[in-house]
Amino acid sequence: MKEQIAQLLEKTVEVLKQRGVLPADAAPRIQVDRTKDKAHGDLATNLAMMMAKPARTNPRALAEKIIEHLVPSDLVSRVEIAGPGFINFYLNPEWLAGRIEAIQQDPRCGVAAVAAPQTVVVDYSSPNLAKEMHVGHLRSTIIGDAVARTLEFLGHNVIRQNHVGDWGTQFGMLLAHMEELHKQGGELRMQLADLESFYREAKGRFDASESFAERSRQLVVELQSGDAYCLKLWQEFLDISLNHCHELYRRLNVSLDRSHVMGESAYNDDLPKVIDDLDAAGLLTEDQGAQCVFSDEFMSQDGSLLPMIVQKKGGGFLYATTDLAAIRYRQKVLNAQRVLYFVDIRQSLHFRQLFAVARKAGFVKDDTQLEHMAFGTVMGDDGTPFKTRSGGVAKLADLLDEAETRAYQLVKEKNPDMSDDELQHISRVVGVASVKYADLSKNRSSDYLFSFDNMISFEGNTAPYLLYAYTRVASLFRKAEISEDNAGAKILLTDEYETELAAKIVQFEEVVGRLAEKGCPHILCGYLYDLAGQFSSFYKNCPVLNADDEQIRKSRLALAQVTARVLRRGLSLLGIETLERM
RNA sequence: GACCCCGUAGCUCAGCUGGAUAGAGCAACUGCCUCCUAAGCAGUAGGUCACAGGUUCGAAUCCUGUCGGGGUCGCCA
Repeated sequence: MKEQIAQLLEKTVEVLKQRGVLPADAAPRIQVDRTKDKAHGDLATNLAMMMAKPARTNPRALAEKIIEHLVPSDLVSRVEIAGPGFINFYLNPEWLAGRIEAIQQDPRCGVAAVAAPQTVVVDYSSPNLAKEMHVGHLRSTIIGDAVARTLEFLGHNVIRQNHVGDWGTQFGMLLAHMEELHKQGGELRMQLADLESFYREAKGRFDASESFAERSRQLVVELQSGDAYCLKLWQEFLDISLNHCHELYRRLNVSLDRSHVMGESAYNDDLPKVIDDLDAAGLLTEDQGAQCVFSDEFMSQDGSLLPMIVQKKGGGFLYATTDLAAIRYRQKVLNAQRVLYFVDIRQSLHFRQLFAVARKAGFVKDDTQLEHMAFGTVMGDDGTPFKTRSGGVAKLADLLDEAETRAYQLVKEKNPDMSDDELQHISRVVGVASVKYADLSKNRSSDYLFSFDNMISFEGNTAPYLLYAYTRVASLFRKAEISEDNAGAKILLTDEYETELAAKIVQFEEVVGRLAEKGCPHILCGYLYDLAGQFSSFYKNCPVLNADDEQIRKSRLALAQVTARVLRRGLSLLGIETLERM
């Protein structure tokens, strides 16, 4: 609706230009906002205030001219001038009712597919396979997944890339440890069931034994030179580690599968070529034996330049080299028009350099969008990065276990007679949803405080509140003994609760669009919370099944149905399942 | 030292491209279950938007400076 009103205003601006009210070269950035206060209508524009000066008049006088020449539309029922020169629009309830009727028939909940689909590469999750996934991987994994799902829903060609850490010196000690265990005839799969302790043991051996450390370094060299024995050990390790990851993805309802894995090692053969091409482009400078790219964009005030090191003095490559190879692959092979990196904010300098160098080297086209979708750190109560009670790194799997246990206790408290199977199912969904939603609902770029108490409190802007709102609709339909599909009806907006709910439903499209543009799922979370709140008010104040009038009963049932569908669709874009009862 | 980010109610967080009286939830206090799930609804109270200037008809939002917190900065990723 913002969009439609902006279009009306645009046409009006043209008319006013022809009439000489506005200067012919005026090209105002038309802004339409939702009002905070109902007294100011539903939508407002500041156009008259912006253009008063160029039009050599005062805002209110210009506002009158704008209204006078406003192209008629059935979208608005009333237009008013208010305050210093705002133009307030009141939505036409009949138009609103018509929109809801349309959305009712629309499996996409009123969200049109984009006119110009893009090929979007989404780089997310990207765990280090040497270790087990921990709390630090949570944000990239679920925020990236929500954005990928949303872009896909909008009709973009989404290519997921799980840029796993499957290469590097640490694999030397892991392979050496595997080798020792093999020789001892140990059951390797069992040992690797707990990757975290396997890594600790290997590290322990590395630090304690010089001969083990020597063997580790040797294995790295052999691995890099493509030794068959080393490669076999390495692949065995990766396979087990990847299985761990995908078990977690399944549990988290994350849409990544093995086909999305494109690890660091995949670019190995391309790394020397990257250096050659940087050299050919005249970007390479040798400094203290290392190959660097300098650029005046990364100069501090004292004139010193920040290098991006792409090759170590020993000839080895770095993550910068791999990232350059990856960015080129995404452009040349995947034909990306937009590349999104869901990576910790602490790497923002790295990405600024990476993007700048990639452009200079011609690895990406000028109009390819490169965006570092940075996120902040998950913090504990003490204001430092989140740790377990014992001070160790919190494994993702343990975190989910605890969330599910807490959810189980609460659900059981509320439903003492429920079967254990159902309790298990509900607490599993609620537990995972709570952890995910707590993260998704916070602004991506800032740090946030991890608190089980807050996320499973079942109050406020939490997953349980949204899931509960959804189950209330499901319950209505059970009581009404009709399936949700049969709710098609004429929509009658007879009071403010119905109107408010309808107005909120209609905003879904715009919200999904903003999420896709900014890569910020918290925008959708905030919307769904508002929607659920609006529904709860409606539910409390407007009898649905007990409505006096049959037409109103049908209309309200339909409103409830559309609300539920938007909730379910919205949650599914966030990668969160819904429940029929809880 | 340089660069980047942050500072909003006691706590956790929103606040869009500058817009009208800065919003939610928790905690505190009031009401509401003969009524479709009270995991709910309705309400009260709580603010010098770190501070000081500036731009603007209008600033939490943009600019400059100060203070406070965090992060990053040539061979880890």
